[in-house]
Amino acid sequence: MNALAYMLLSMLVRKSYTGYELQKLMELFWQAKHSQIYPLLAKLVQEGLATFEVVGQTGKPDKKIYTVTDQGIAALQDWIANQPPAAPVNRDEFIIKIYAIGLAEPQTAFRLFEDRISSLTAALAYLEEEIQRMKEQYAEALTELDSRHFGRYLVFQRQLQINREEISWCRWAMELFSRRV
Amino acid sequence: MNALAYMLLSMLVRKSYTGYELQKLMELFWQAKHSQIYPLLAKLVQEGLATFEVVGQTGKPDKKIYTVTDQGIAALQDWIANQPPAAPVNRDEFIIKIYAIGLAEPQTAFRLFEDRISSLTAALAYLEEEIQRMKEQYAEALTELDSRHFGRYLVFQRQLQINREEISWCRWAMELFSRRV
DNA sequence: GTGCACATGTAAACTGTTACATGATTGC
DNA sequence: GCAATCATGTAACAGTTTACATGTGCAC
Repeated sequence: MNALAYMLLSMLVRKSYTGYELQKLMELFWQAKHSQIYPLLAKLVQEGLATFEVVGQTGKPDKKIYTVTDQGIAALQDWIANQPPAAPVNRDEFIIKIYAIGLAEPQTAFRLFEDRISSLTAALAYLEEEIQRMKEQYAEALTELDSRHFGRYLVFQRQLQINREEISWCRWAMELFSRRV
Repeated sequence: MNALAYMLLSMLVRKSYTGYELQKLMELFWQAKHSQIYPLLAKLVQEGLATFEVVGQTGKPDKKIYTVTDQGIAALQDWIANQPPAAPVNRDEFIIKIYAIGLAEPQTAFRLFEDRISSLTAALAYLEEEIQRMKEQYAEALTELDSRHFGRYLVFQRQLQINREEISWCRWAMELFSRRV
């Protein structure tokens, strides 16, 4: 069982999903291709940590809706409590480019920051929307430690604040050098 | 040439380093083990993007100090300007655990946040120290777009702000549930 | 005398990406 | 017509981690 497997189980605790949906919903927090997710889901079923139900569809391929089992929840709880989390891995090519920005033309630097701001802004819109939805749907229950939605709310709030911070950093950086071009 | 290769070249632009030093210095921005770095440095030399000089030491193993070549700088400039940066990859087991925190005991949750705060605080101290050093050493030259230190300064400032933001998020989250335990 | 910092390297195992494969529906 | 969305899966390849390998000096 690797970290991705626990990510999948974590998402299935809140709600049952297809592999396809899991990929989309994880994207902001853990990036994985479907070619990695589908075989892993099969393995979770094989190990008794999840089950699935086939739902036939007309005009679309059949889908498999996965549900976490009690054993899956127990495995997840054990991992959360007893395995110290591995150091975070951040791999962001944009950061490398900024690190060496002294070698680039001013317009290249500008374009890099502009593109970054636009992808951060898109993510921000999604995060704000989802947080709003959570608040409406779950109200005070959201901030209860044992709520099935509390963790997701925390993680979304964190990402929201980090993205806002990075946007303001982009603007600060752009101003720093726009005064010198 | 992969992203790690460009990361190595980026660092060598500012100063010549050994593989051992490169790993330590990259750690906050791009995580790689020495087993990945050493063979890649050899490959950079083979392709003419870097050179190295062996320095014998007494009581310690000999070291190889790598220097980027003009060709290496050109390759890096081309990559920065012409290859759109890949989407960032973030893989953080702590986030998975927080996502599913509703399944954990309160003291498990507390411990997770405390450990997170302490590693963020340690990183923060290092970032503040380095930024202070940069300001003292390079003064105004730091914020000039073509300075060899500007990019590093930007990247350190970004990480500083993100870490501060995450620490305050941790405290906010801990307060949210400490009132309910 | 035990563990850590310095310093480099290879091999095996695991994780993750790209490409191949299929097929209907909807919007531009 | 062409691309995108839905939906799953496998195979080959690239990237990353863990383990094996070596050796001195220094601090506790």
